[in-house]
Amino acid sequence: MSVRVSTRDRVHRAVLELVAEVGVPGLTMEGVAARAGAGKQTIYRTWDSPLHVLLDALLTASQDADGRVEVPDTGDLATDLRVLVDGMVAELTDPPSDAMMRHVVALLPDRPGLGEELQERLLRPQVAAIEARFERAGVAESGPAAELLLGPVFHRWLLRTGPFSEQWIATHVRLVVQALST
Amino acid sequence: MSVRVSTRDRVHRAVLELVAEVGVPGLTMEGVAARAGAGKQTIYRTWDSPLHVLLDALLTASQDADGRVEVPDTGDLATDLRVLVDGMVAELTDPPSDAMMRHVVALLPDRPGLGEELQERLLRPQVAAIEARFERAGVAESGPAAELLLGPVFHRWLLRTGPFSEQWIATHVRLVVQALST
Amino acid sequence: MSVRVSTRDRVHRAVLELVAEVGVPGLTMEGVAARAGAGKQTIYRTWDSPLHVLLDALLTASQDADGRVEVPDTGDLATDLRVLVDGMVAELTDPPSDAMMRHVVALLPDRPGLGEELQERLLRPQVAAIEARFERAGVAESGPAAELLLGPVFHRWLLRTGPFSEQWIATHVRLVVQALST
Amino acid sequence: MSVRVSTRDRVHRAVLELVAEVGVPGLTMEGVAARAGAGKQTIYRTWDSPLHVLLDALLTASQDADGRVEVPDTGDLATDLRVLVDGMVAELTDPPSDAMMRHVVALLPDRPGLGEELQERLLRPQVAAIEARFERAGVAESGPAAELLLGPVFHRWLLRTGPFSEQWIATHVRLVVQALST
DNA sequence: GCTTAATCGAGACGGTACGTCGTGTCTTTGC
DNA sequence: GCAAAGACACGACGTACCGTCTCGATTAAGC
Repeated sequence: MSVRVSTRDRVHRAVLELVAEVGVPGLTMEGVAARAGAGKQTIYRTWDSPLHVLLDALLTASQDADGRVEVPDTGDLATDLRVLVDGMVAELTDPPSDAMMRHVVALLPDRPGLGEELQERLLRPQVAAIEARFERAGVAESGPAAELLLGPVFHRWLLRTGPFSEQWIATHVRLVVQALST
Repeated sequence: MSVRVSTRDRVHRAVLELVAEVGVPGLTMEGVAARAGAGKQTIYRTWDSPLHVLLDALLTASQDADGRVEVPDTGDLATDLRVLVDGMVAELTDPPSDAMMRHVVALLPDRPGLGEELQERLLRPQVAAIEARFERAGVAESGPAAELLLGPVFHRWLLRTGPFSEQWIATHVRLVVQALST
Repeated sequence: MSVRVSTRDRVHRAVLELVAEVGVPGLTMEGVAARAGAGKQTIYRTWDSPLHVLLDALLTASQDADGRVEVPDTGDLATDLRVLVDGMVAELTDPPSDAMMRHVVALLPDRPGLGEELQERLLRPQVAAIEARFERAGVAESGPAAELLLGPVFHRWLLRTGPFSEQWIATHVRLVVQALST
Repeated sequence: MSVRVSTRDRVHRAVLELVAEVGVPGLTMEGVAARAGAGKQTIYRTWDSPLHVLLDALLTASQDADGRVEVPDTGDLATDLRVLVDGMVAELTDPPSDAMMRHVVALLPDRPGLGEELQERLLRPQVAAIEARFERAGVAESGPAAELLLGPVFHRWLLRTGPFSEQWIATHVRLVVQALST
């Protein structure tokens, strides 16, 4: 990570432009280097693949952007969970993030370290906030609870079985709350 | 689909051997052709990409293998759902299917038709069986119910957040049944 | 040597143009391919290095051009030898041949086969003609005689110690004839 | 030439080691710098190319080694010439010198200054000694005479048409002496 | 003797070329 | 008469050097 700051920035800008133009499968180290006005070695010195470049760019952008995910607490669990689910849906459906995450999980079986980074830095904050809210509500096992809440969201995102409508989210959250309230 | 039967078979065999040796990203049209003892043109005539070849091979294999997914009915909903979830887990964790499905969903945003085929022919049978069992149990919305059951399974598979232990499945199924029983 | 004829020709044309523009050290496989409108693989399939391409181009050109080197016989040995030396000088001082031969001999220690081809196909005809003329003149050892005649020519060419003036050639030939006439 | 003495020495040592390992075409500025434990800039400050480094190293070595080439005078011209030819052959066939000289002459058309240095400092002493011996023998034109003697030697060296056997040298010297004795 | 400036090593950097592999199309060849 | 074999233009791969540059650390000189 010892590349000069300006170079890193140019590369990040380049990969974000390119992914919008050609998609993730169209990204190449050569293309990124050319667009960034950098030598190929400079790219290879820091990143392993176009996907790493994109991941880094998105992580950097998201770290710059969001302060921290706040845990809302209006008193009504369902309302708060809807807010948190909305946040996750926004992340999952942002086109470059969407495509990037799909390709990252495609490579999960092959590249051990890759998944950790993705999860830790992009998904964890949202999950942690959800778990925190469950705990505050007195739910015993916040882990499985969060899984029950997020699972169908990921399922719908991954397989595109239907849209993330207001209504669907509301129904789904209601079901989950129901499952835990007994 | 007009290639000679023996050629189709040789290609299927070839791609299954290759994916075990080099993984999905290592598959190439050239490699498949060579291994199958076929000309490249023969492969290109029928399939669009190595992923299509693999998908075709796996679909063919699975259609040959399983007659149809049966809907179990022991009287106990939880028990029957566990059986159905076990079936889906088996499909998701079979190494070549696992890798192939990850790569297929990675390309979902780019190639519209691809996802339908995957879903319709590999995933649907299991889902249909689950929905059928829910309906038999008098659950009103079997669709959302199936989503609630399968979502966390896919989540755990996709992100590898934990193993599919007996215990986890049992707990998860219990939670879902609970959510729907009120 | 199985490349299509038109491709061979385009490559030959390309390398001859390029060597005139950038010199032998400036030749690259990539450059030749680009100029010829060919893929790199096509070049690599047939030739090992830019020098081989150039050598091939020059050999082809020379074979097309000269029928055969004739052995002149005016009766006067000195006169005939001057004609033959003139021929060799012309070959040695043609700019692309000049540069190419220098680079080929530079690589002689490293690449065994290279020298044979050069000698056999570019230099041999002239040498053979010289030896033939010596034999016709009754000189016993035509080999050493040819060496005595050509050695100083190569020396002057290689080290550029002086020009190939009419006068120098005449003097040199006279000395050689003298050496053999006893 | 203002690099520190120890640095010069380390560079010379480095290039001589390297040329033995990888040959002249394998020499690189980067490699020389690394082997010498010097920065690239230090090398570039003093030399223009790996060939210049090698040339400098060989010249330095030869200047340290030989006092001066002596002109032998046993009374027998042929004997003395054989001694001088032996010296030149030794220089031409020393592997690093051999390779270096071939590559230097390859670049003669492109780099004007290069050849002078080579000739002046590596070849001249031998040539001068030969000319001196001819003059002492009363040969009128010592220049052409030396060319007649050395030409075939260079020819044989350059094109590797045969070995420098005792016998060949003896025969050749005899022929030359014959040519001049009339 | 202490600083101030030059010099060195190390190596990042934008490039070009390397030699290889795979793409998708097109041509030849042998069964 | 079709399918294998593979030539072909193309583009990306990942590596090696190029020649220039920017860094600190180390000297060596000037004060």
